[in-house]
Amino acid sequence: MERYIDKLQDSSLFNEIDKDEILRLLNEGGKITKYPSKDFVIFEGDICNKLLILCDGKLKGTMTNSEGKQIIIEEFEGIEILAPAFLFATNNRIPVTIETLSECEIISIPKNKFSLMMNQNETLMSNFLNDLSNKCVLLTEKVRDFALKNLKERLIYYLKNHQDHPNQKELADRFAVARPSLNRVLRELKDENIIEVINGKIQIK
Amino acid sequence: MERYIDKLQDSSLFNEIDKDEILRLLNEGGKITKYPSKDFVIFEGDICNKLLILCDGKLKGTMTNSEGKQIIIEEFEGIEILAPAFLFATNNRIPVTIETLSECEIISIPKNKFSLMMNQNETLMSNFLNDLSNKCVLLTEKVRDFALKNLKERLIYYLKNHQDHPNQKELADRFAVARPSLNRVLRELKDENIIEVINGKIQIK
DNA sequence: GCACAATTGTAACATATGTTACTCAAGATA
DNA sequence: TATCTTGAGTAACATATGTTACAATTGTGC
Repeated sequence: MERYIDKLQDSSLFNEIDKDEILRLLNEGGKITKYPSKDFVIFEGDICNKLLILCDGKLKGTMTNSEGKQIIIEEFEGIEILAPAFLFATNNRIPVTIETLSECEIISIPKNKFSLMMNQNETLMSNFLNDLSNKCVLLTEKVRDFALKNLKERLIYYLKNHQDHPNQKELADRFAVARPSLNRVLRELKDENIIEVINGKIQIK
Repeated sequence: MERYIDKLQDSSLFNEIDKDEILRLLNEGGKITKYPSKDFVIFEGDICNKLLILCDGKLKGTMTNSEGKQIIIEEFEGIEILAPAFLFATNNRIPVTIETLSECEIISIPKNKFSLMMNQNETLMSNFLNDLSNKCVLLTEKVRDFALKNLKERLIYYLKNHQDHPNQKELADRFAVARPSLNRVLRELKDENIIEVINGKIQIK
């Protein structure tokens, strides 16, 4: 874990905590695991009894319904807590599947150990509270997007905030729409001169 | 505030805390305010710097887009924390409007005072963490509902979990659809013999 | 350069939901 | 009782998105 100490100290969870203290806390109960690419870290329905901290690699979180329709609900990269919401919830079944997009290293800390850590370190507690709150804000915005915006509006908003984007199939999954539907809206935006597509890369004007 | 002490002790936030301790904590920084019916407690865009605890009455939280399309995102009744997510978030603008449906009494506690309270009382902290986590779980389910289910599925799920329901206009707002659309789906469910409507009350079979 | 796979573009038609406008029934009120 | 208001039911048409199938383009390995 020493290897990631610089990145950890920069992260929102360990922000403002001494390196020595971070290592002391992590060595008390943390364990690091390596996952290959295209592997599953969490399956929808798993019980959440560990805090998971992504140290390296890239992950995506998806939800799927019975007919196979899918939404990519989040992507993780850099130091991030995976599913912070479910550790301390009354119903701690995780409703999301988390899957590696590259080789990943993940620290896991049992719930009770992490509770002790937070009791020992006020900053850690307040950082975790901040992370969890931010997740809530993000989810509230997502509900607003899906409930009140159409695909074109969601797409424009996304493109304004993301220089880089995945291919159209993956992009469609983020919006939980069919690929041809996404493509049609892209065409409309091109016709309306709101975007231009150069070498497959979508640029908003 | 003494008046609500029994209800407060039963609530998820003050659960397992002595009555004396609850009163001591609240008297340190809490203030109770009475709101008339049909009044606004929070406007979308307000900065959140106080914890608000509903003691009595009924509230609804809504979000609206620029064209006036609206979603009722939550209803509050009994002892509940309003918008726990925004107090400790980095972006603490509340994206929801909260409006009284009846006369209400609400305790407000400034953010810094509430932080102190949580530092003084571990149970309070852990209860708050639990509340916040539960809110996250709820929001995740809402995203799933809007992204992956159609109106008929959302409606059936809702009716299974709610004996009582508001009128069709309000119901439509919960699902962020137009009233005639809701009515059409209700008719389909009647035709499919999945529900029956007796004196305006919808019963699922 | 060729064969193959993956991505993108697109058309035709199907379904879900929105919009508007009207009718009808039930209660409230003068 | 007559009128008014509110909620519910509904029809006709508009729009957004889904489904399927295929063609065009680009990337990749040999």
